[in-house]
Amino acid sequence: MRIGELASRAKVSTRALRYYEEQGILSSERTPSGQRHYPESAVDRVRLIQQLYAAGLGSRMIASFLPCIDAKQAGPEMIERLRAERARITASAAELEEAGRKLDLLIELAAHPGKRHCPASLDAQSAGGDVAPA
Amino acid sequence: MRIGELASRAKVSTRALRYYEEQGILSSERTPSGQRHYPESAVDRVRLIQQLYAAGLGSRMIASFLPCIDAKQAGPEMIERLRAERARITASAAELEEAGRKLDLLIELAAHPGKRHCPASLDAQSAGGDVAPA
DNA sequence: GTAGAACTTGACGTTGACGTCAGAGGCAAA
DNA sequence: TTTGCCTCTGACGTCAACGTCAAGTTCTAC
Repeated sequence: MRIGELASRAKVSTRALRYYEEQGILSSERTPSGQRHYPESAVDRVRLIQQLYAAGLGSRMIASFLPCIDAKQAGPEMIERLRAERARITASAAELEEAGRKLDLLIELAAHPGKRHCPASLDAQSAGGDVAPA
Repeated sequence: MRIGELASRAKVSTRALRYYEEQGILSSERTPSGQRHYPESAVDRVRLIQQLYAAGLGSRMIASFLPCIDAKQAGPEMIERLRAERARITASAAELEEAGRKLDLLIELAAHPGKRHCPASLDAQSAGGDVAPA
């Protein structure tokens, strides 16, 4: 398929697809006239790329990971980087969860004013064990 | 406390603190000579701000939410925006989880080559119900 | 064969959360 | 009073993932 179809099927802009190619994370065949052609699998590939971006990975990191993903193998140094990113994602997910809980609490408080059944605070720490209010 | 102490205690740069003030999400008292002074509570406030940033909220959004957080109340329109952000965070967390699982799978495959006990694929969709390989 | 949609490369613009540098002033200790 | 660190206000720099023109080429449908 050509770039326009891939863009609409993967729900990204054509600009993004060309950018991915620039960054070396998406390849394409070229017709004699220079137009890009993609196989069906490119749709999933683009979605994977989008997901990695959403997980906070940058183009360089993605570019270094994709070959391993395709080959399903990686050297020990690469594995360490994978583990590091995985840890970052885990931490990031925990932060998201907590921010989400705080918003939930606020929504609860704001949507049902007067009902004081939630004694938790909205601010304060997240990993603080220091409890000494007096 | 002055800006330097707050910065080190909240683990952000002084530049960030001044930026927060510019954006109207962190206030300070001023000494006659113009230096900023913060109460103890500013540390938690800054951490809350950091957490909201980490959750993908921008300065404007945070600026609009903080008064509600302080007052523990919000109008119906604001509650809608809170719910919307909460939904965004939930979706974002799900994406993170899935990206994390994919990395886990790759790490597993790469760290223990030859052991083919995980038949799942690394690419492919996340919410696709279309199953028609023929 | 021709209009018009889709494609090409190239290059500058955008946005957000700061980093960084410059020049000037403030403050506590010696 | 001088030393040295802290703070102040601008103001420009940065980086990433694209957006957005511009000007030209190619494909498709009639």
